[in-house]
Amino acid sequence: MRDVARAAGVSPALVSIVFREAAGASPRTREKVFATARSLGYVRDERARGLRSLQRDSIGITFRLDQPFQAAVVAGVYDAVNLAAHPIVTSPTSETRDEEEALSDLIANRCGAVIVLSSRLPADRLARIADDLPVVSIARTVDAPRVDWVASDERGGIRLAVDHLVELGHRDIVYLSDTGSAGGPERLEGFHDAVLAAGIRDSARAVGAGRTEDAGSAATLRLLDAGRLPTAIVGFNDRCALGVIDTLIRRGVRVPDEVSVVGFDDSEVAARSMIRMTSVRQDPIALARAAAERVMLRVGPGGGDLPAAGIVKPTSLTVRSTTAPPRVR
Amino acid sequence: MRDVARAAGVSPALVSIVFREAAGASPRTREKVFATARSLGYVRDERARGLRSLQRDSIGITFRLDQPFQAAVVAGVYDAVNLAAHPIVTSPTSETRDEEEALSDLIANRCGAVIVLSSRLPADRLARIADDLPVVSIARTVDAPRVDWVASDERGGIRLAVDHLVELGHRDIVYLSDTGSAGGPERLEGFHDAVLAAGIRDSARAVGAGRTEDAGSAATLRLLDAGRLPTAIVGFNDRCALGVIDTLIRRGVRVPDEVSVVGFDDSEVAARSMIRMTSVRQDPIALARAAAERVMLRVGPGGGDLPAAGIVKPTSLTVRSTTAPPRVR
DNA sequence: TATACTCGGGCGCGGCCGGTT
DNA sequence: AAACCGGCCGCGCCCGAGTAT
Repeated sequence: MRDVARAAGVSPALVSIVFREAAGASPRTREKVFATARSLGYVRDERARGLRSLQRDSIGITFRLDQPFQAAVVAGVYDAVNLAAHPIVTSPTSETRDEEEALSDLIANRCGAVIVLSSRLPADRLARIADDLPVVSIARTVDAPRVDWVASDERGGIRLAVDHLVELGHRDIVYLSDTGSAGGPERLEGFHDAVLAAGIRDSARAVGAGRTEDAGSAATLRLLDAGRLPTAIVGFNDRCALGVIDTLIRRGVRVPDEVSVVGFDDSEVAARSMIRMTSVRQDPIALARAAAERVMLRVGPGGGDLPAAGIVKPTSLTVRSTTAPPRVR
Repeated sequence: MRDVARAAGVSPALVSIVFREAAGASPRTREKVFATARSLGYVRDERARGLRSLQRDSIGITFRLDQPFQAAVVAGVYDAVNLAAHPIVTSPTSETRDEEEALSDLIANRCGAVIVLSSRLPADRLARIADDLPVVSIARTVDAPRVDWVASDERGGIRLAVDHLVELGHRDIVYLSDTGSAGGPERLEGFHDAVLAAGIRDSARAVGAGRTEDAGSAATLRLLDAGRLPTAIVGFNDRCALGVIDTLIRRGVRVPDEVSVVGFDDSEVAARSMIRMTSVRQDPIALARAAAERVMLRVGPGGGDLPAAGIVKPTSLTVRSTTAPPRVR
C-alpha cells in the first residue's frame, strides 16, 4: 500500500480510502490509484484488513472434496455472496481430514460465520460453535438453538420416487437407507410415509445400505442371494443407486425391464452417462442462495438476535430410463 | 491470547511461546497453558500470526470444483504438507469464478507459495506471478523460468492406450483431442508418436473435441454422420469418453463389440459405474506429494534460488470392459 | 550461566484526528 | 466545501531484548 501510494504520488491513507470505496477521493484520483495498483499487481492484504476491521465479515465453508454435489453448492455460494463485503474462506474435508480440523481452520481465520455442508457433527457440537459465531448448515437439518439450516425436502423427495414407482405399477419396493448420513433419517421417514399413503406397507421395505457405490452393490448382492429381489429399488443417493445398477447388470438382471432403480441427488453422473438414471433432484444453487442470504443476514447488524430458521427447498423427480412398469409375471 | 494468559496467570508472550512450541517455557507451564486454552476453546489467530511472522509460510492452492481428479489431488496435498509449518489456503474456481480471481484471493492472503492445478493461464502470466512468489503447477507443464511443474506422463499415457488398441488388432483409431486444456498438446503429440511407431499413420487420425461429455458426444455424432466411424476411439479424458460411449449406445453401436473406447484419468466414474471403462491412469496422490515436497523446498531457506524443475510421474493403463479386438468384417 | 518468564515494538491495514490547499 | 495530507493508534500475534530466579 505504501508502494502504491508512492508510485501514485499520494498518501497511504488516500490509497486506503480508494480501496475501501470510502468518501473523500476524487474520481480522477481513484482511477489513478487503481491504475497504479493494477500495474504493480497490488492486492490488499486480507489478513491485515480482517485483523483491523473489528467486525468479522468473512464467511467460512466446510465441504467434502469428493462429493460433486457439495462442490456445486460451494460454487453456488461464491455466486450468491457479495464477495467484496464478505470474503469466503474454504476449508475442505476428505478421507483424512475431518470436520473438526476444517472448522478449526475457519476459526483460526476468525470467520464471521460458517456454512457447513452435509455436516455429520452432532447437533450439540454445532450448537456450541454457534455460541461463538453464526452457523448455517446446508443439506442437514439441525435441531439446535441459534443454528440455521437449509435443506432439500428429503421426505417429499423420497415420496416423489415412491409415488412414481407406484404409478408405474410397482408394489414390491425396497429402499436402501443410510441413517448415518445427513438427510438419511428424513429420507427413511419419507419412505415410510409414502408407503403408508400408497397402501403397500406389506410389500415395501427399507434395508440399511450406505452412501457409496460399494454399499449399494453389497446391499443388492444381499437381496439377490436372499432371493428377495423386489421389482423396484430406491437408492439412498445416486452413488448408491449406481452400485445397485452395476451389480444387477453383472448378475444378468436387466434395468429397468426386470428391476427399476431410482437415485437421489440427480448428480451429473445420473444425467450424463449411459446410465440415464431416474433420480430425485435437489437444487444446489437454490440451497446455496438461501444459505448465503441467511448468513449475510446473520453477520449483518442485529443478525445475532434472529431466532434459528429452518428453510426447506423443494425437490423434484427427473424421470429417465431406469424406471419402467414392472414385468408382468 | 490475552484471555488465555490472564486465565492461566502468565504473560501473553509466554502463551505465544507455548503455542509456537518455542524454547523458554517449563513443561508444567506448557501443560497449564494448553489446558486453559482448550477449556476456553481458544485457537490462534491465523491472520495475525501470518501478519507478524515475516516469513510467509502458507501455501495456497487453486483448483476446479467440478473436477473430481483435482479434488483428489487437493486431498493429497493436505496429506503431504506439514500443516503445522505451512497452513493451506484453498481457492476454488468454477464456471463463474476464474483463475485470476482465485489467485488474487491467495495473494490477498499473502501466501508464501501457490500450487495451481491444471492451470489454463498462459506461461508468461504464471511466470509473472512467480516473480513474486514460488509457483508449482500440477497437471500442466509450464515452460517458464522459476515455475516448477509436476505432471503425469501424458505422452506415454496416450501411447499406452494406442499400443493396447494396436495389440488388440485395431488400426482404425480416432483420438478426440482438446489442445485448450492442460496436458492437451502433450497428449496429441503422444498420439502422433504412437501412431508413427505402430505404423498405422494412414488409418489413425486425431480430431478436435473437448473435455466434457457434450464434447465427446458431439464429436461422436460427427463421426457417425460422416460415416467414418473407426474401430476404436481414445477420448481426451474420461468425461469425454463417457460422452462417446453414451452416444454410441444411443445410436445402437455396441461397446466394445463394434467400437472400443479408452478414457484418460481413470477417475472414479470410469472405475465404479456400469461403464467399466478402460482408461489411462494418473496418480493424484503421487502428483500431490511431489508438488508438496517441491513447494516446501521453495518456501524453505534458499528455496528461491533453485532452478525451475519439471517432474514427470508415470502413467499406467487400467484395462476394463470398453476395449476388445475389432469385429472381423 | 542457564532457565523461565516479561516487556515493548511493529507487521499492514482501517479509522479518526486536525490541518492544508 | 471538497480533496487531500500526515500522523497516531490498535487489531493479535511474533520476537529480540530485557529481568528475575
